[in-house]
Amino acid sequence: MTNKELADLIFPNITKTVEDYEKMYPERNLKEGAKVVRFAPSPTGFMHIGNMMSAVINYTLAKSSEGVFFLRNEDTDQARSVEGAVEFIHHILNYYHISPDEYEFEGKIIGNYGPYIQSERIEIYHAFIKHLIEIGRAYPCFLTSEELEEIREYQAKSKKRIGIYGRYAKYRYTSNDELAKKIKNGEKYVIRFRSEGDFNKKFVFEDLTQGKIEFPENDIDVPIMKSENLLPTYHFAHVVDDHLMRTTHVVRGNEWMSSVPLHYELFKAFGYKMPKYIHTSLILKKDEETGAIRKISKRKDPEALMFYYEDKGYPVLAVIDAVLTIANSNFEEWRTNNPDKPFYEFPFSPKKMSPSGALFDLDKLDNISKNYISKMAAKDLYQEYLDWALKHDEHVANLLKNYKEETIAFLNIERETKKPRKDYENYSSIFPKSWYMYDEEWNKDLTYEFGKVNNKEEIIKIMNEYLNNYYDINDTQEEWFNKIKTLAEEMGYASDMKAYKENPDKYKGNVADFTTVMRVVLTTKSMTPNLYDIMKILGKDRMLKRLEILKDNF
RNA sequence: GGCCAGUUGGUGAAGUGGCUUAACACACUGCCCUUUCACGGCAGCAUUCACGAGUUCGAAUCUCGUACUGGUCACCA
Repeated sequence: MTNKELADLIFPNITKTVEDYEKMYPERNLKEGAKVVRFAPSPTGFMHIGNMMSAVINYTLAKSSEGVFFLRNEDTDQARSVEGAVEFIHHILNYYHISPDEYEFEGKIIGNYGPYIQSERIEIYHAFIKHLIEIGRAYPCFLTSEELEEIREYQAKSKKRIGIYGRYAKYRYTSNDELAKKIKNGEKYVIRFRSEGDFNKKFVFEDLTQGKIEFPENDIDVPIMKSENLLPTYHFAHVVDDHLMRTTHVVRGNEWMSSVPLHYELFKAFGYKMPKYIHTSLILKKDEETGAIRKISKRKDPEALMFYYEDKGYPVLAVIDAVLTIANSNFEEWRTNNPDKPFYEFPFSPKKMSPSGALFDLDKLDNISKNYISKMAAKDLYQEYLDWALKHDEHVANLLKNYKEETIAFLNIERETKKPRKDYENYSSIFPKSWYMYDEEWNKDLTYEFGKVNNKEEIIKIMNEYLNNYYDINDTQEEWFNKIKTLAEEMGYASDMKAYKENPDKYKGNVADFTTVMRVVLTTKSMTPNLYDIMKILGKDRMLKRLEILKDNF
């Protein structure tokens, strides 16, 4: 029996050839240097920070070269597929405004190189496998999982290399007639690639991130089609899809590095040019309990999954900047020099990626985010904050709607200056630092953070005196502060810090202690933005009301 | 165990043979400014680049060895 006959026996209904597909998906007509990249997650889990990094890098590469960024759904492992994972990927890409140019979703195919879902490409893979069988580079293998296990055990025990190669690849030496007989008997099989590599020979491969690497050639007859669902394995799908979709640059995790010899041989078997590879390093994490450095874990580290950043309310662009900072450390410098440019204009350089894994640093994200939020106009911040609250905190959303102008005024305190305040790292951290601006929030158990002056009579006396005889909402900040100093002095507090420091025993306290009293009565907190502005937003009546609340709660 | 890679402060890192008594950013600490906080200013934070040997007038930078860390060795991607 010829190879051709064997191929027809296995794939009787496949009529299209490799050449047919070659014509259906011609070279893309793009300008010189344009990069065709893809984000190709498998929906076996929810999108995590590592995926995000890959997506952002891909997007940047495509945009900056006027290329194409497409999304491919690698769903060949249907047993492990997770409900909602695909939807979440689309959601995240939209949410972060890094949408692909070509994709397939909810029955719609956008782009000429689809289908973009691997399970829908099964006929294409079969045509390519059929071709390999015809030219003698693939064969059905009937090794059972027990036999496989036996081989592995034997190899491990006798310290041989593990895998199906050489004489362990039993069915590569079986005649086509016998193979055909087994197939007709209905025996289960996988299709294996017939490797021609020599483990003792080396080849040099250039990775754009890791540089030149020398590998032994692949000599393992790896499965390219699974027995159960007849779908290809990752390795085979990668070669077929990225060739047909005309991918120029493959961005993928470092865990694929050691498969390069295999992919190299697979591409060669078809006579195709290999795409360029950017193997990105893993995102690591220091385990808080053990102190050990390990791969970031979806289980232990909430920040591993992309839900986290949305729930916490980190600004979209802050997250992207943080991701790019990990990817390319010179991004930060570029960002300081180009504060207003879109992130994808950054000249991303695979070479500058660290070859070893980077620890994901939430402190750094917080810092980037604080800077970012501090530069937003108050009304824009209000809008983003509201949008976040609408989805994540109904109570806060209602307050924001009812106190729109006040909230904007509060958020604007010390904002429109050259060096604005950096209070908030995300939207969820605003409310715990601003709840006291909303009267409704004063109906709960209160903890007043009084400091040095914490005597009830004294506090009430200060407040009464100040609110009734001194406060005027129309005062400038300077007038406001002068009045406070006058009253402080009158009541036995030093208005001049130097005088106080020289002779502290002469006074009940200083003007800082004095304003702290007012601050705490009005906000319960000892640390707030500028008191003058807060008072102006509250107005005299509400301040008096808070004094009454204090009396009941002290 | 085989193969591949990595190892510069608490973190991300710059650095590709002399300009490095190791940049920058984050975090942290102290002081100053100051109505608190924040901002800002100043100062501190690796006498040294995992370790050992070698090449060299000279090494974080090149070579070799050792140790450690990570990846991979599935009909998972």
